[in-house]
Amino acid sequence: MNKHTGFCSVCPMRRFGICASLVKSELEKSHSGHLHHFSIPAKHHLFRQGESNNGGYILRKGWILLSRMSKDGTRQVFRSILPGDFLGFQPDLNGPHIYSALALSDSEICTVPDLLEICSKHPDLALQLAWIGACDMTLTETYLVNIAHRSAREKVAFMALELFLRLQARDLNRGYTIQFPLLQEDLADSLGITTVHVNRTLKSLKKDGILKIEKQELTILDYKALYAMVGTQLEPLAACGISENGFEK
Amino acid sequence: MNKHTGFCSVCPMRRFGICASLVKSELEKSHSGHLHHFSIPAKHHLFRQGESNNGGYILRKGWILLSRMSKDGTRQVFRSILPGDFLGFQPDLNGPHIYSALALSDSEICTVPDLLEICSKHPDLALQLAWIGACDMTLTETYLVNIAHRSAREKVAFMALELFLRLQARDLNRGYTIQFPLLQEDLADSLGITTVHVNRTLKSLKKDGILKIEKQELTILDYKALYAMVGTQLEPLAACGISENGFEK
DNA sequence: CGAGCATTTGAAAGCTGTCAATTCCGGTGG
DNA sequence: CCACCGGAATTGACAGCTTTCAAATGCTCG
Repeated sequence: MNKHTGFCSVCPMRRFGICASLVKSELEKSHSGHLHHFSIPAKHHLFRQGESNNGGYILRKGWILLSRMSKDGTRQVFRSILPGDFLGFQPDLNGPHIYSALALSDSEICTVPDLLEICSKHPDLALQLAWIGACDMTLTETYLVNIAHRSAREKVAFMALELFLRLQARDLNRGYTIQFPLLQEDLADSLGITTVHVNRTLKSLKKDGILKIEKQELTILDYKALYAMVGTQLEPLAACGISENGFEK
Repeated sequence: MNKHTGFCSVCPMRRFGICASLVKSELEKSHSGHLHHFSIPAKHHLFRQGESNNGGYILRKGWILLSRMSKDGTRQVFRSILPGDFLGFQPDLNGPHIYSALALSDSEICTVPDLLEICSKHPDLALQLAWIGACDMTLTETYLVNIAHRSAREKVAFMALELFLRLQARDLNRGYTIQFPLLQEDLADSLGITTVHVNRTLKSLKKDGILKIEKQELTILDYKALYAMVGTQLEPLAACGISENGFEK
């Protein structure tokens, strides 16, 4: 890990997520004007399931996958961490991590030390933490709903739209295209289908002109059709800042 | 809804979950010594998706299912609320409910008014709220992991063990038996499989002497075998007070 | 006893997984 | 610049789990 320092004031993510609250609070002043941050290269773990917990993190740049390993060696991805997202809060703050965090692309990460101490000094942050938790919860519930009872085609479509909208909310899209560092295997482990079937499904969605994934980029070819397929599932996330804006349905 | 009042001091759930914190705080005194509570009969909704939010609730007695409706009419259950559990916190506290809460059996519910106001007066509660959220999150993630990539047999086994352990942690079991008001249809909508297949799976699990569901009761016939099948998946929940205690593996 | 809901059962179709083998592609070394 | 290499993406054939569609049976309550 390459440690260095920088200032929140120039962070492109300062307007989003918990950063906005942190910056507004006294935290900056009490911590020399910025959070410490460091970077990790693609394919490296921020932490692994079982390692001791070191407090909270904010992703400044990059893409991180949260996953658990099953006893049988199966990996289950349950959330993507995108720039501006917070991670690291769990029931037992002093216990080991209950999941792994893997960087898919070169990432920059800010550290939020002493979560409990900060919350006691800044009560607003505890509520902010609860709010972030509620948003993450809503997202995870939405995944549950869409993975439990839908076809492979709908699962893939859902995940594509969800990630697109989350990135769009942070101005990290380029029209209908987003950077997409996930392998087909990552999609498979996220959606609970096999790599082979992900491949077939993507081929079908591309043939039908819905979306395509090429060279680490995902492009939505027919937003209207995609939204018609899985869009309403994402409406509960509107309160979390995830919703379409500026694009016709 | 049959409104009446009662005292937290005699509530069987006062030792569990958020109640413990509420009771410890000044809340009781500032609200005439108790939370208001009321009861709703089985098969009635505490609230429905879309209705306006009225703050938080604690289930004192009964069983509540949280679910969302898909556009195509499919119901997706994503969590069971058991006695002592808190519900009602969501990203947009003033917006409409983003899911429905249905009582499966006659239930008693305590109201927690003015969530934000209470948190501002009792900062500990905000953190408690965040902690509860983290526990619910871990549970939902565990569901995601177990529903995405496992066979119907494992899904049913997982849900049975999860509910058993949660009830056991509250002393609501009778040996290896728990009250179980879920219909096979509720199991189906929770696990993302069809009612027909739930039925076949239950038949198989009973034939193999693992577990059985009869007359609104679930009995674990071979705890060791059940735990071997899905037990390790539940380990992350230990920090939330959900783990085996007093039973041999 | 009848009605309505819930559970059970059977047969056939369909989606998804499994197992291999092949092709594609980016990075490396000669 | 080209051959080589290893990871990732594709493709095919077939088995298997789960769904679908009906129909029958069981159960509870008025």
